[in-house]
Amino acid sequence: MAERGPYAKGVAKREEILTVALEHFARRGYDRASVREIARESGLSQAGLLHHFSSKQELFLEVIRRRDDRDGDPVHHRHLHSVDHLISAVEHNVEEPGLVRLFVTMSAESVDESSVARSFFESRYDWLRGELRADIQSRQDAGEVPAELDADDLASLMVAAADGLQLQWLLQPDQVDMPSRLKTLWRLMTQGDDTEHPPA
Amino acid sequence: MAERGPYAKGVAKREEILTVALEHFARRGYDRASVREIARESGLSQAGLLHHFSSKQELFLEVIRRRDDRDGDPVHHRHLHSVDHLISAVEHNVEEPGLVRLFVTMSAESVDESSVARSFFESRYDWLRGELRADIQSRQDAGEVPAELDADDLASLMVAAADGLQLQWLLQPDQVDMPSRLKTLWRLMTQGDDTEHPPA
DNA sequence: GTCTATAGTCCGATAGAC
DNA sequence: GTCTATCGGACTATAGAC
Repeated sequence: MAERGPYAKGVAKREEILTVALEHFARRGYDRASVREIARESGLSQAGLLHHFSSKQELFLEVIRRRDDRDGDPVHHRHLHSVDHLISAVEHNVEEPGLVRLFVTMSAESVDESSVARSFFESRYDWLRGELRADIQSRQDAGEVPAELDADDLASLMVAAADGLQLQWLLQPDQVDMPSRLKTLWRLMTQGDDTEHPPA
Repeated sequence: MAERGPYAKGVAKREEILTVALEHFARRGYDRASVREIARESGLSQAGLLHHFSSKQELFLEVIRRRDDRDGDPVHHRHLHSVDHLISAVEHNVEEPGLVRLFVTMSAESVDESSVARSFFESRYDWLRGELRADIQSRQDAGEVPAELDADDLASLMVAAADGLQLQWLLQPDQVDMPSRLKTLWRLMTQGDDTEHPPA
């Protein structure tokens, strides 16, 4: 169904361009990445590429929206709690250094108010912290997480640690086991109380 | 002593350029920052600036070396433990958004192997994690931090959280209290055991 | 020590042929 | 749908006058 009709070729080319573009934006950031280069590597001229995406900015936003975990495979994620979701996303990221680079690079560029990525990342962090806070609060109600801790603080810290670990991992992959360290943090937050333990 | 002789003017101009350049690199990242703009704002032509720093890269490295916390004011930091040092640095950073932006922007750009900042940040993270790990280990010996936790993990997590909080804070300053959240993390690591508390 | 002028390069976008 | 050609603009760095 998806591949019939006069647009099949155009759709396939679009996909190819997006794949190549992801790599380039990840490796170089928005500004250093060049439409000419992306086009060349996709087997097109620059003008040929801009037939599919009318501007560099549009191409970039398409790349980043597509890979946003908010619309990741629902089969894998829908029924997971958010903290579990975050941890499994980080586990998955170990296999996708290009994607990690894209998010590290572009989130940093988004601190410039005029960055193309600014509003994307602002709303992404709102959403992420919100999801995690709600999950953590329900775990506090369930007694899994100490009630005296602030759920906003914990949510923000989980996101911050995940981001910071990505950076350390990209710089020195052999020295930084992201998922294991993030799990250590989560264990601190649950105070290891997910299993019985006697008072000291 | 420092301001005498034929070089006084040159030295003062250098300082002015470095201050302006810090702002620009912080606001725009390495590539988007323009030597022309930095020169203009320093009251110089582009060529005039390049009399003081022979290339953009040399200017940048000078900026970033100068503001590296490794050679921060020794009077303030020398006798602090490293974890305390990190927390007080983050407290200080709230007053210096430009500096925070510089480090967030440039650390992200450094994941590109060809980045001019690459080796700077690789060695910086080695150093930072090493300092923290040593401090945490000695606190484990002193019973402040549970011995069964991995000091490498904790050190890496403290750095990661500090970095990630900086990013969240830059995007939404009003929603993210960096020092308070980092202290919350440290409290988790000491399991709140630095003061007496009754069993539940 | 600072200037003007310019060389040389790369970029994004558009016009228009096929 | 893809191309070639080109425009207009940014940038770094250098040459050379003052």
